[in-house]
Amino acid sequence: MAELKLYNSLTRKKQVFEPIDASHIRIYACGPTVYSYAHIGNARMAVVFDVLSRLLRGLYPKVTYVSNITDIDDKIIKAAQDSGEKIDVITKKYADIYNEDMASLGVIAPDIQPRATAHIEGMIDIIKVLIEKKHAYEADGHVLFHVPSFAEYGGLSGRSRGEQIAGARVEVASYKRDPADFVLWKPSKGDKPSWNSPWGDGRPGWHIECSAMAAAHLGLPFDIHGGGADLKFPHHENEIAQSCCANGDESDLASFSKYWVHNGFVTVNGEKMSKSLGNVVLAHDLVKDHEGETLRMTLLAAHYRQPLDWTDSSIAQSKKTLDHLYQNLREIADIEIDDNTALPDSFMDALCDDINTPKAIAALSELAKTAVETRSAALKSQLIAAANLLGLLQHDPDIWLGYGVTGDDINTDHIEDLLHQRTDARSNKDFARSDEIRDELLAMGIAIEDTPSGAIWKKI
RNA sequence: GGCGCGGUGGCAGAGAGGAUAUGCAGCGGAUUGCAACUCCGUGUACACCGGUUCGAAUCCGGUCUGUGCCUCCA
Repeated sequence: MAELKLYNSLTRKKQVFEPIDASHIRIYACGPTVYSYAHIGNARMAVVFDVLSRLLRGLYPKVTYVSNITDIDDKIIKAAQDSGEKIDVITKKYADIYNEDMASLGVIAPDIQPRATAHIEGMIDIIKVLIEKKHAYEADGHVLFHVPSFAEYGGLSGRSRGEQIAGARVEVASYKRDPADFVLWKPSKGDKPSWNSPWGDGRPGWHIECSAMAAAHLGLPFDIHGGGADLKFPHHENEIAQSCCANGDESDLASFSKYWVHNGFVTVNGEKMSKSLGNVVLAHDLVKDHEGETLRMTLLAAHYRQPLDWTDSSIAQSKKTLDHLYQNLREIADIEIDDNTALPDSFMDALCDDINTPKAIAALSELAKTAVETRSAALKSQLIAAANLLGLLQHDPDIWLGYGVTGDDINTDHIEDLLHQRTDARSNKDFARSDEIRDELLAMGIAIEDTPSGAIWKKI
């Protein structure tokens, strides 16, 4: 079995993955806050951790992958106020759309997708423990985590307390004992959603949500915690603080999650996606215009820790690469495969080397080429098995490439008729007519290929 | 200011002391009536300057440059 190595953000080193319990791997990844459509950055996270969980399933007997939905948050409250819709309507709508869009990208739903609002009690319990242990205090209706109470604070992001304060650009609320203290619980006034708590009606801070959901579904410590690189600070740092102080070992940052995996950012045409630049690319829009598999390929074409620049040409290039793989597959369509084939070493070695998907895709290309060359059932089986793990090549090659497709806008009889006319023209060496028909078909979006067994057509 | 991550051939993008990455595009060829599809062949690539080494894109130091985070953020 290939040895899995992961870059652990906590130790800042690539390490051999040594599970806490090899009979059951437990992984958590921070999911979206559902106040709007997911953008391509959310999609990258979903696809990256989907691949990681698929890989883990290939290596270990049991994997539990938890990825949450944050359904209570200031941004959601604002979205509700702006739109006039109820909060639970908004969160259900966008959570559903998120799951549909991710499914389009070939993302297998997490084993458990907890909602923050269903874990308020768990959050309150953690906060109680933190107060008992003097890691948190109540002030002005808020409960705050007291950062100086946790000596190891900053270990994930590599920031000392002084550095954080020096860099802080937000006004410090007067009720904070220390500028770095962060909110665990805050009062909810008026029509804002609230829950009963020992500190009055209120709602949880963002960071406590993930601590509670991860603990509830995975137990502590668990193997891998993931998310986007920007979550490292403060979100993940604060999760560690809460969880280690409440239920873990205060002197061991790994007593919450042993490994931390962070995916890099997506930029759009070289710029950071932001609302102010108006360049936010939504997964929901992309899946309307492109095959989900093409988008998935584009997201996997760069190593997950590297920045990924999203452009039209990067999508087009992925489409071409996939087309070629499908062409290869089409040529060996008649070969029966063995569904129980072991994954090829070149491919697994790449994936096990810190999820090196570009290298794994290169292995896929080479495998496809060799499979066509040798017409080997074993190699084709390996190719399919490898592609399945990445969630690629899931379509019928003929359909993907448009051969003989039917549809409302395609008049098959008319096409076949023109094709016969062209064949006749060609046999009479009337190439002018032959080319005329080809152009006519092309104008209809139909391309012709002449094969030894006659002309065939495909939709382009 | 602090903490990070990069700078690889036309483009995308791996590699991390000594091999051909891979894909797309381009060019040449095979095939074709011509194409398309496919196949074969084809690349002065490693920001710059020093250093270490028998040997550096890969290690060390410096310079330039891009970019992210610093309590909204995947």
